Amino acid sequence: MSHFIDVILPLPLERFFAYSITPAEADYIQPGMRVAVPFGKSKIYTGIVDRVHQEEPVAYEVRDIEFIVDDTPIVTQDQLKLWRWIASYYVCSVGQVMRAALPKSLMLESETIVLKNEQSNHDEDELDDKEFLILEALENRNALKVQEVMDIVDRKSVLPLLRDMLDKNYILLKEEVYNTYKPKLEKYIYLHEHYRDEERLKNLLDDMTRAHQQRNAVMTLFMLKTGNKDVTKKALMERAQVTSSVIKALVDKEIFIEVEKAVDRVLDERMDGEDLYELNQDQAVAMTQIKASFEEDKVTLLHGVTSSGKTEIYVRLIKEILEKGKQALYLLPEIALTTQLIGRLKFFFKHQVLVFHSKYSLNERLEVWQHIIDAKEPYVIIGARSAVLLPFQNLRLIIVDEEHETSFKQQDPAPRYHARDTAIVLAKVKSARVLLGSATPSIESYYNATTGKYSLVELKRRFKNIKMPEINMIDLKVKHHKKRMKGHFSDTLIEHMHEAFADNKQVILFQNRRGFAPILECETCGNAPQCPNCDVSLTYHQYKNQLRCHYCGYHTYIPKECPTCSSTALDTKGFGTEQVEQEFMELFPDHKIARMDLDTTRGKNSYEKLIAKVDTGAVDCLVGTQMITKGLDFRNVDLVGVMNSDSMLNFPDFRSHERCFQLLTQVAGRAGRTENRGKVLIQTYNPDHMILQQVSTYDYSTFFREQLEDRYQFKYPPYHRLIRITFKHRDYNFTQESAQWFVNALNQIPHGVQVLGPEFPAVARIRNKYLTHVVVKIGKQHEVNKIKGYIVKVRRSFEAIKQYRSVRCNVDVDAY
DNA sequence: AGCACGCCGACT
DNA sequence: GTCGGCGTGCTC
Repeated sequence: MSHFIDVILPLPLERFFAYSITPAEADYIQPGMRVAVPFGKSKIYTGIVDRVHQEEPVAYEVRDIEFIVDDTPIVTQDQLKLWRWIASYYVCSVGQVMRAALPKSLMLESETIVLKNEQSNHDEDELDDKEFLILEALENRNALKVQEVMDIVDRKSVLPLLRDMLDKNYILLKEEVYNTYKPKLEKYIYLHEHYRDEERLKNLLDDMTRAHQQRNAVMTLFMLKTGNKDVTKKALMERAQVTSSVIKALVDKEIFIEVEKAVDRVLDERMDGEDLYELNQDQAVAMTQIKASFEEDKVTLLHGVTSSGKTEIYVRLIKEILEKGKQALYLLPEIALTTQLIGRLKFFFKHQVLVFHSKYSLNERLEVWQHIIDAKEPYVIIGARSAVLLPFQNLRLIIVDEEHETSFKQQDPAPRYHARDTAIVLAKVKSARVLLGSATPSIESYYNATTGKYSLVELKRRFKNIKMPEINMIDLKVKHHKKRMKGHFSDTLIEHMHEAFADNKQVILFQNRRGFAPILECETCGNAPQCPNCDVSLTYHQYKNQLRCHYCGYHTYIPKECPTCSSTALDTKGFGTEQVEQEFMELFPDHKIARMDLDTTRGKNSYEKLIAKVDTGAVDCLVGTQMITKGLDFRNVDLVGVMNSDSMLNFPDFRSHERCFQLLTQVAGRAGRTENRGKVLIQTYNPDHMILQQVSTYDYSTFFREQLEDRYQFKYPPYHRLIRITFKHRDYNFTQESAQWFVNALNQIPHGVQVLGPEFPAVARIRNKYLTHVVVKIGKQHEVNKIKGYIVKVRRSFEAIKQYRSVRCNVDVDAY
């Protein structure tokens, strides 16, 4: 009897791929293991075994697998179940989910290696230039990568050339699969056995009268060793204040022994901790309610105002899970994964904290994966969106903090999944509980809580009964009219900032736009430099003296004169964080400011460094984009200034009001986190705008009611589901035309749902590709799965049309 | 997706 | 002529 396996490959193809295996392999292989398989003409891919079976495929010749990678599954059955759910709900292939779920270092891919054919006895004369160059290079180095060959001959396509040389027996080609994982090694120093004897050690030290440094090193090692802990070379050098050459000399003299050991990258930071403090009355009540809701097996939404002590509750819940020896998952938006919060959790849970973070190296992520699947200890896993895809064992609790955050929804590439919604499905698979937390719940979640689908728990007061910050509007129309503005600062804001500084307090300024100004405009002809690749104006970055495109990263230097009319009267329109920073320095020359936005937080630790600057009081003021709204907990901030709230209100998007409310409430929450009541000043041209009124009175329920009405009226979530289909192509008309074909095809199926578009988005061209959107609105009366089925069907026929092959077509379910 | 193969226009 | 661009077919 022949045996076969179905393999999931990291490709956007709906089909699975079958390979043949030997009976011995069939005994050994389990679903969830990795196998290396040949694919296409030359490639070797890593795939995950989905199924072991004996159904021989008839339509094609089955190939053998290359080798089995693992001895136990690295993907759990529950994960495969979740992958399948994601693939079907978000309309993508399981392979795409696999690609998002597995750390890159688990997915080995082959690389073609060029080797010299020793058997070849060619004549120098028969070689052409390129062949000569390659063979010459192979004389010096045994093997070449394809990329290196490309560099040598300075050509892009070298594979035909290499194949030709292979035919002539000049070279050999080999597909090599690399295991990129390298354990982190640390050097440890031990005293040679010979000197473990006290007498001999004493003699040794007596003999070392001339080698002070070495003597010092031996003594220090002896001292450090008293704790019976292994001593690293690094620690020894540091403590003894000696260089590595001193240690090396001792190793050479066989007094020291140096041993290299693999150390754990992710579990080595143990911290000392204290016990939790008592929950206050409100928190205790909330805690009881949450537990009661968990008993009912319901998703629970914790709506707690900023600084109400939600984290304390999370910590309690996690603690209970860990004590039972189970796993807990704590999901956060990427941006809130700061050392501030992680430090706090490590303080409570020590080595039981595992952090899964995109800024961590591939190897670190792989180690987290291994720890979770081995489950030798109970762990709490902290991570952003993709952490929901980890190989949990006995997971009992999922906390989704800042539940409303849009970054939980993956935009591109597929799978375009929402981590909150996926977490709820994961919890169902695992019989775990889900707690959603936010000071500003999303309309969807709050709606679910009011309809009884979720249960609702509220924390209406701040921790220690500190008052919510007082929020006031500053009418920029009036201030401009009365000439009370200095740059983008109103006199009221300046005054309050002076007061705060006089009080030794810090100030946060919020401007949701980076760079200096979004537009550079010629005053004479009105021309503004555009990105050559995208349909947007270039943003003026004064700090780097550049014009930059925020969509494709294009940058150029700032023109001295207008490229169209040569006028030198160039002016900026609008303003960003850089300009606020500069104006601050002019207005408050005696105070220091730091800027936090995408541009200043690129480096690995730059974010942490900035936070430390504020924490230690090295700066008096922090200006930033929405980055400053999450997860920051500064004790000494009394005043928050919103430079301009209008751009957020005028966004053409059904979620813009919701987002504005959330953003402003969250920044406001940064003010006055200790005794003093904080103050928030919002500068705006529309002080009477409903959203601003609702923000300033902390009136979530009115905000919710009004938004819900709008959503109902205009057929948006939570009443209607949105599926957005995006078409991408380098030709403007063709993009629209192909999308129109799709709409027509969709409308030929009787389904009764609303199909809108195709319509070009606000930025219709990005990286030289035009985009157009088709939106399908699905009401409660329709069967979503059926409609999705139609969309998949239409897409399949769309992709079968040769003409449309070059058009990218993406489906985004529950689009944001 | 990623790659090979084949056809075509643009150049050392 | 040769190189690279791009359309098309295919992957167990």
